[in-house]
Amino acid sequence: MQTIIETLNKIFTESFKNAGYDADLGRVVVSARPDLCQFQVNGAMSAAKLYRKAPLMIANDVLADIPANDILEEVAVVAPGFINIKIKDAFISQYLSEMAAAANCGFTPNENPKTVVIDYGGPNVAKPLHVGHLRSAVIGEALKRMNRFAGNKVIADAHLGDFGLQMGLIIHELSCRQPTLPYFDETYTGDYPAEAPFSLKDLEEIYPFASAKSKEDEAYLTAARNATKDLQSGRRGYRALWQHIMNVSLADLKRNYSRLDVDFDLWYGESDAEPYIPAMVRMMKDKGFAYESEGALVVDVKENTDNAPIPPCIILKSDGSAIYETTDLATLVQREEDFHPDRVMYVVDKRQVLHFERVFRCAKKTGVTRPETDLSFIGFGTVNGKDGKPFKTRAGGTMKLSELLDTVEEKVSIKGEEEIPAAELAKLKQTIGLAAIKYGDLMNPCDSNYIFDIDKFASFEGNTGPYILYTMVRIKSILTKLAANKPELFGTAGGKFCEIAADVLPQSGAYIEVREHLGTGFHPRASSQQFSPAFTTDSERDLALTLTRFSHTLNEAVKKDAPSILCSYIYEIANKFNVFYHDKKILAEEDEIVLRSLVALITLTLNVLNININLLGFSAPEKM
RNA sequence: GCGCCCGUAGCUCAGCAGGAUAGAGCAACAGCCUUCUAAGCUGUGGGUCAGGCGUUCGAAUCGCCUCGGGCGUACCA
Repeated sequence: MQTIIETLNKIFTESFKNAGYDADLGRVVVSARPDLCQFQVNGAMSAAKLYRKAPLMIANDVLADIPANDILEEVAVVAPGFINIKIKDAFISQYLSEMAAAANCGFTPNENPKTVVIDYGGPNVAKPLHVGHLRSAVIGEALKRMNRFAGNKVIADAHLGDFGLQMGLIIHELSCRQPTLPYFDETYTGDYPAEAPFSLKDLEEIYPFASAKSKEDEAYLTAARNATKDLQSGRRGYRALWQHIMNVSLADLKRNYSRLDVDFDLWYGESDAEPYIPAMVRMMKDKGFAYESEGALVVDVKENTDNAPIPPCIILKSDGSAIYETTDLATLVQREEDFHPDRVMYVVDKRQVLHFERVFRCAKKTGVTRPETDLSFIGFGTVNGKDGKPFKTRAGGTMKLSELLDTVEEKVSIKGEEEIPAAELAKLKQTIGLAAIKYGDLMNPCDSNYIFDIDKFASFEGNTGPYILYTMVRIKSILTKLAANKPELFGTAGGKFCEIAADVLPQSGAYIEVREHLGTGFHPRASSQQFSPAFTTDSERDLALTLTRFSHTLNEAVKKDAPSILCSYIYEIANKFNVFYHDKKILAEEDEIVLRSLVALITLTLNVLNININLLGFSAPEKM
């Protein structure tokens, strides 16, 4: 379905062109002054400069060239050169009817689907997920769903950190604690035990310990580096130990991600890129890109336009082992081979920008990645505590993601909690808590830092995930009551409106009926007919108009990789619905035709909200 | 040192391919529940958009400078 903005754009760019001005100047935007108009065009003022003509004259020229249509209610030229647009209620309601009848509320998927790999999550094996992993998971998941909805072929890859120094640290620390284990005996040739010599709890304690120790004990660090190298070069006992670490850790990671309703198509890690490293390194050497510098094998990635020195990309460390540049590059080799992607998106902490800049340049320069492949760095900001510093527990440690989820769920209180069965209540709290966390994260533009304030999340007032859910529950509640009292309103679907299938919307034509009912034989296609009111209140029109922006807004959000755009949008919808809700008692409506139109409107509202929260990665309960 | 980012209401943040009266939420104050869930709605107060200079008919938005804060800067990820 063509969006209203697209329709208006067509009209105004044509008019600008016909009046002798650049068509682009006719671009229509949503009004910044809803008190004056619904849409506006600002191009006449920019045109003034280009054509050395008064903006008002230009605007009037354009107006004269607008063909007759049944869309525009009022077009006004206002000083210094704004073109203010109001569209006909009939057009809005016609559009809503089509939206309701169409699949996906009228959103048209990409005609030329792209293959997109999204690299997000990035958990390190053997380290519990903490708040820092929250953003990558939550943002990446939303981008995955948005891209998929937009019609792209999306491959989500967790890209586990499973092959770097952290593994060497753990292995070395284990060798200090339990030196007699067969894994450390190089002469051992038998089978290794099937049971891991440690528990998840042990692992979670070992890594921070080893990491801290390596920072003050140089010999220890060297030993860990050697262990990393030995692991990478395939030392048998280390590989066996590594496999244990993976098994124990991965199960826990999967549990955590599933709790966040985040899932990946691939659970690949750095280690999966390992087979691609030797050939890649050879290629880089053969083509003359890689050379030795300070003992390491590097590729220069400087460019003339750089206004700061940029260090070379390290392909192999001086001890010959792989570093994260190596595995990221080799992973690109792998992805090219497996998927031939049009785009690879990295949802990573923005502090890693330089690393990825080097990797991207190196990949392009050496031909690991095709020139036309879009390598995107989607850097996100830090999650800070109330003090503005990176989020910590009260004790000063990092807070585990699972603890954080527990805390938020605990703080959710539900009305009439006592009456709800325990299992149901737990699920409800999980649903609401997850919405609070995800919305609280996604409402911020990805690249900005934000303050994670648990108390604020607990209050659930104002612009929050629970507010959106609450609005949806309100709608469901009205529909439930109507379904019980007046099942005939729901046609063949009976009371099952919540299933949100296209055939559940028999009201798609309801607005037209309303106009015919209230007006004087108005026909939506006949521009000559007198305008008649289709909306019972201004707040209803306002809500309706906001709903028509769905496709346009979603396109923007996908184009800009910005889930926050969807958050602002659904907040606006929810807010406008709530205003309307207070304005108009829907259940009290006696005129059945008007009632049908209201049912159509709120059902559409619910559907649009539902699609959006699903894209954002959370869901709404039936009651709360 | 060099580079990148940030500085907007008491607090947390939007807005930044220049556009009309700079918006939300929280906090404060005043209202709205015998009627669809008050996790809601309405209203009030609160701002030299860090400061300066410049470009422009028009600057929170673009450029330059100053101040203040954060981050990054070859063998961690």
